[in-house]
Amino acid sequence: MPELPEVESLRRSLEKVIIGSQIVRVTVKHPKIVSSSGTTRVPNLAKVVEFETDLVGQKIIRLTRRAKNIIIELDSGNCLLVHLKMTGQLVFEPLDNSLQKVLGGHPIEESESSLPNKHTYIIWELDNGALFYNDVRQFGYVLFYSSYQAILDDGHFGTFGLEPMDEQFTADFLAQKLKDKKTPIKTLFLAQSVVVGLGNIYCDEVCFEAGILPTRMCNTLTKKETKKLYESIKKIIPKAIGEGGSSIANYLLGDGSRGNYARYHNVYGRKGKKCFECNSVLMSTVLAGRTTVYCEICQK
DNA sequence: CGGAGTGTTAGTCG
DNA sequence: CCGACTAACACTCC
Repeated sequence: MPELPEVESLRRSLEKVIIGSQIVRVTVKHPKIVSSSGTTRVPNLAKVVEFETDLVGQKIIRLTRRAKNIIIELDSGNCLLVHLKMTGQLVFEPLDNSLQKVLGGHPIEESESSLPNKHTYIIWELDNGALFYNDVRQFGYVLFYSSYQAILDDGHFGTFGLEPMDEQFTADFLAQKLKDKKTPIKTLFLAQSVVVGLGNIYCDEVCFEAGILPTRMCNTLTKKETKKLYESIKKIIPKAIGEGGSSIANYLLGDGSRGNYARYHNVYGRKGKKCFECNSVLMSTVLAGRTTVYCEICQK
């Protein structure tokens, strides 16, 4: 899935076109997408009915983000919680050309010309266009909640750490959280439990920027090293958002254009290639089940 | 054609 | 409670 910068980029693009839009009709083509967020999802038809009926007539008033989730807030207070996981995609197609088409998340070629298509699982017909939830691997979900508070009560954000741009996220906070953890630093970042938003790409990029091996055990990191990791997160995340998020060349920006951040990748996807800094061959290993690329010279 | 690999994370197991 | 592993699924690339 898109990581935090890609999700935030999509949120910003969608915000420009669907705030104030009224929902005219909703169609759920795959019950499990709206049934729950678990891995083993039992299609729940009651949820589908709720999803298709309760939304009609409501206006979208706000789009927010928490970690890699997008929350669509409606005028009744009801909320939709969208998680794109690995291959989810949101597309807004306007009724007329006074508005821009918005396409973000996983690239699905068919969605650029044909909507709905075989990967479309939810359609919201709006008074100014249509919004589509598409998902190739169907890991993602869109959940209906009666209120924002209901999302919190459900514990959905319960295990999340701080947003990287939250002012409470400080070098001291990070150091405090890491000092007793007996797990590789990348594994900890991927868990989202201390700071949210870093996925496989940005973990590797942050570690390279900081000069720290992703395999380093958290409890062996010095104060200075922790500070470097912190500064790398604070540098890379906003820069990636500024570049439209898009982490890999064919990730799509909110407006459907290709992202720019990939050009800044130092290690992700570069296993066996030469380090831009020292020219040595980049190594790779597996951490938390994920391919991990690093430079054994530049990172200690 | 077979097998490996893919941007996530919930659930399970030790 | 922690940490490690796997499953959910479709598709692409060797």
